[in-house]
Amino acid sequence: MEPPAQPRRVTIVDVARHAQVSTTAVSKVLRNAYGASPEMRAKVRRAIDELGYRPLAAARGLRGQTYTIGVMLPDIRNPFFPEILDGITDRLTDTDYQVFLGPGCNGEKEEARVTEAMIDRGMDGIILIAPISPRAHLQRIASAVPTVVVGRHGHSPVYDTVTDDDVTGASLMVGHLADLGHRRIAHIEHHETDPTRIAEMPNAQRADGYRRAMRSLGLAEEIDIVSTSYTQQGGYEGAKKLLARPRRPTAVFAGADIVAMGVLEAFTEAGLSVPGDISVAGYDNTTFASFGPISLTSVDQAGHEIGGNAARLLLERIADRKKAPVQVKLSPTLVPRRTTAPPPA
Amino acid sequence: MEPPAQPRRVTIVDVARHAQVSTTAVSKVLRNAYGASPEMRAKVRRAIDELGYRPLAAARGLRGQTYTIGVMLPDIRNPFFPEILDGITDRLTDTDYQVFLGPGCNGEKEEARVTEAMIDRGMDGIILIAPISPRAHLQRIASAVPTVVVGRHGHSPVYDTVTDDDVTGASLMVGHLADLGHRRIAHIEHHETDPTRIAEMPNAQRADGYRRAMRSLGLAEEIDIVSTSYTQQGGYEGAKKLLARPRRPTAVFAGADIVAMGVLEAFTEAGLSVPGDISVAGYDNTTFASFGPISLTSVDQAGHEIGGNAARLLLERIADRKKAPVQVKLSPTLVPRRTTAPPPA
DNA sequence: CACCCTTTGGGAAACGTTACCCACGCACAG
DNA sequence: CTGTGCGTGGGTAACGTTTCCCAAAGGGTG
Repeated sequence: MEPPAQPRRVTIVDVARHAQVSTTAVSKVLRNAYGASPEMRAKVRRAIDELGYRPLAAARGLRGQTYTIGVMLPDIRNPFFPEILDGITDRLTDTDYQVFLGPGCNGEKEEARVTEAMIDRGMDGIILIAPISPRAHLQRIASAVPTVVVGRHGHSPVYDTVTDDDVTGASLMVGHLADLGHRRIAHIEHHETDPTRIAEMPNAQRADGYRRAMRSLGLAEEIDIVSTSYTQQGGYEGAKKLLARPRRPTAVFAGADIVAMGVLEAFTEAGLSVPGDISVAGYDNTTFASFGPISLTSVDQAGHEIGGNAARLLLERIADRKKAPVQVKLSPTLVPRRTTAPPPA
Repeated sequence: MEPPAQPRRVTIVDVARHAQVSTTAVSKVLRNAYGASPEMRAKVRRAIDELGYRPLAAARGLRGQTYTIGVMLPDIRNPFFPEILDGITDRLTDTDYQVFLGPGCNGEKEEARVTEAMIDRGMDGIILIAPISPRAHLQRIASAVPTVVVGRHGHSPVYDTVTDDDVTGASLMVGHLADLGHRRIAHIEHHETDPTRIAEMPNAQRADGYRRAMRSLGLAEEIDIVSTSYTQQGGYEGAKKLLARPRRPTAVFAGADIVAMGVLEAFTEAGLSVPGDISVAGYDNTTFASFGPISLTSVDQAGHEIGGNAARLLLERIADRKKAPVQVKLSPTLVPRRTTAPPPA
């Protein structure tokens, strides 16, 4: 009766014994901490390699750090988020940190569950992407662990933020459509009632940018907003409503690419040709938008840069939790494609 | 000088003191372990609620479990994977387990990094989705931690697998096209050289299913496979090659929806109408496929069920690491849409 | 030569939780 | 009345790592 037995994991003690030093010494080498001579470092590193030792993050977490960063994504299906994620992982690739994603957060309860789970696992920092939780909850999270909030305007003394200038983005698009000769430019927004969110969420900022741009172009009379939701279904319904208008708009600026997809579907169904009969534009420059046969005019948010900045700020905050919070605001760019053209004569 | 100080986290000791019991008792209640009377449970639970106590997963991991499950996704952009993920999280939603995703694994090195990170964090089990690592590496992972491999054929004594029957799926599609009257049905596959992968990866199985179905329909002469990659670019290039054939196929069966996207793009560019001039079909039934204006005929893999089964098997294996490995094979269904029609007369 | 500082190394106590085992009290059978 | 067994509860030693502190050795300064 001699089972091969679970080969016990090699620990810091094994390394110390093998290198003939103390565990303290090994720990110092692992963390590049002060108090280890070059010879000792070499000796320990050799032992680590020979034994194939890897520190157990869970145990490290009990005293120090877990070298783990959590990222919360509201919707994994939204093709814009992978861009941000790439920016984050690229920035972190040469550090000791490892990123994990908390999935499926499409409501306040789920967000709370995921963020709590991250805190309970001793993660060293977390990045929240477009969270919908109330501000107070975000502050509570941030006071427990270094936090960066992405894609939500309005700042706080306890967390850093990275946003894209949605007002400018919306202006770019309205300007583009106006340049093409459109006057009746409609907008489909995500319906929002909560006052904080109206001030902080990107969707509200886009609608606001649309309004401002229309006014500054002297098109205040033509402002026409439909409130649905940032989903394909929302776009479909919004388009239906716009089609029912006595004076149909000549261009529809959807607040997100996914919404524009629904709009395109409704227009296809109605037998309208895009952009011949009506122009359509989105926001986010997702894979959908760049896909040839669709070729949707959109606004690019530089997701990669957003993610990179978020990761950088988080590392800085982990290094110094007391540092003054920073707000990074990036500028979007217009990506004209084939769904926008001058209005029909 | 009296800073508000980081309010120290509530620990099991605090709960024990507040409820006037031992920490052992609290631990038993937390884990629903044997040896606690109903009164004691009630008392402890009340204390937990009053103090807002949440156990620290990192500390639990040192002795017992971390209640954490890791999921490795090869490509977060592939719209098929969220389906699987939903299946997993739905199955786990009422348990104490929390899922975290390891992002960005598009190579063997990255896969190794992510799986090691999961093991080092003491995760209780991991689900690998369509991993490309060599079989030996998968076995090493599985011997360190309960593992379920999804979307990879061929089984092992140390891990469970969940797959979809890709051979059947390909047959369904070929049958559908043949029923419409097509004979020159081409296939675009993901190029593969590694012999193990040829046997185990879904792409190879699909190509194999295509060949078999063609033969059994008496179309052996018409077998025509282009080897590129499962990307949009791969589909684009594959389509170009097929267009250059002396006798052009009347239908193209792409091994994945994303490939079919590239095919559609190439055909649009070439001025061909789909399905008037040529039929196109994909595989995976992604959001792309179901999107109205595209409406791609595809094969549905029941991603939700795949994920649910994977989670179930993992829980079973966590409960009993010695149990015999299980292979679950699910059946795909055909989803005919508007990109397939009878060949031109 | 005495003193102090710096460098190098290690011993031991945490960190928060669970697993193992033992003690107590009670009911029940012999 | 004495075991025996079960239901209940707790004491304590892990788990693997880091942090705090102290000791010894070496080198410079007065």
